[in-house]
Amino acid sequence: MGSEFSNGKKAMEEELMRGRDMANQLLEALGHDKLNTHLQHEDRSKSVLPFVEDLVRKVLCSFTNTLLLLNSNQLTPSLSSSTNCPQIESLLQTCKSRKILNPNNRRRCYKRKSISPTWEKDSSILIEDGYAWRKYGQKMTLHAKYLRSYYRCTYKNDQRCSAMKQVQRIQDDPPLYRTTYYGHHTCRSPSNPEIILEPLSPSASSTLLSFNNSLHSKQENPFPSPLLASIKQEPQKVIRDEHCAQNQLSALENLLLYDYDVSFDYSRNATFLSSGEPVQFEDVCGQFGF
DNA sequence: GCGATTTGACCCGG
DNA sequence: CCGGGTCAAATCGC
Repeated sequence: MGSEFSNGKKAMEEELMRGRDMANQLLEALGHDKLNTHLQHEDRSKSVLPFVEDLVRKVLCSFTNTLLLLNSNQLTPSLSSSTNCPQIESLLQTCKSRKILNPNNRRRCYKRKSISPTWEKDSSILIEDGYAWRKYGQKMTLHAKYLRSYYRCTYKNDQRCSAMKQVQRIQDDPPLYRTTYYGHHTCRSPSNPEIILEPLSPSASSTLLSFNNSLHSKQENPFPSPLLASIKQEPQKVIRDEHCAQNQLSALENLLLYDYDVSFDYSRNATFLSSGEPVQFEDVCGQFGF
């Protein structure tokens, strides 16, 4: 559990570091380019370079702010005790009050999914779909007689697979289960490497569902799986996708969605929208030696 | 011991 | 404010 989180955090951190390094390289390249442009064109007022340079600095700042938040558990002691930056302290305080930073607090903020169901299926039999699911909760809903179970892909953290499903028993006799899928598998199971979802060509999609935002209800399972993997409990179905990457978020996007939105103005202030506290670019970047 | 499940608490969108 | 969705400590089972 904890290691899953730290694995995911590590991956996000690496992704952010990579992005930051690339932004740094871009900034450096811009520096050379600016010099050349300055020598070649006297009229710099028409140049877009200042704007681009500013943009790159903002991208850098965004990466830095996010890294700062990501690493706040380690940074908190030193920052809170010795930082000269009231904005950072305020930011960290906001994080603490929202139970984001303190590892002793039980809760972290999370982004609630807002995507539409990918598809839905009613079934009275147990069908394996070959994917590994991890149950992460169950709930009694208001107008249902039975529990609703919540599953996510076992490889959610390892491979950033965003597939999820809900299974709701809707009838007792004969037993009937409704399975609703959200998102799409991008994982490659170690035991079943062949079942990775491939984007399908239009010609191959005649028997497939079209995955737009509309709900496809009560579809017969068009993809009987050759695999009967060791998946427990609820009935399983198979999904395929014409737009596998459609609902996937990069690590950075996931991170940005996670809790903080960052906006900038042209006076090089970064504002964490959820806290409303302005943060000076230099103050934050200074923490990372920029 | 480790991974999966259970379960009550917490969070957030409507 | 309510109810559905998610988290994470406790527990289970191999």
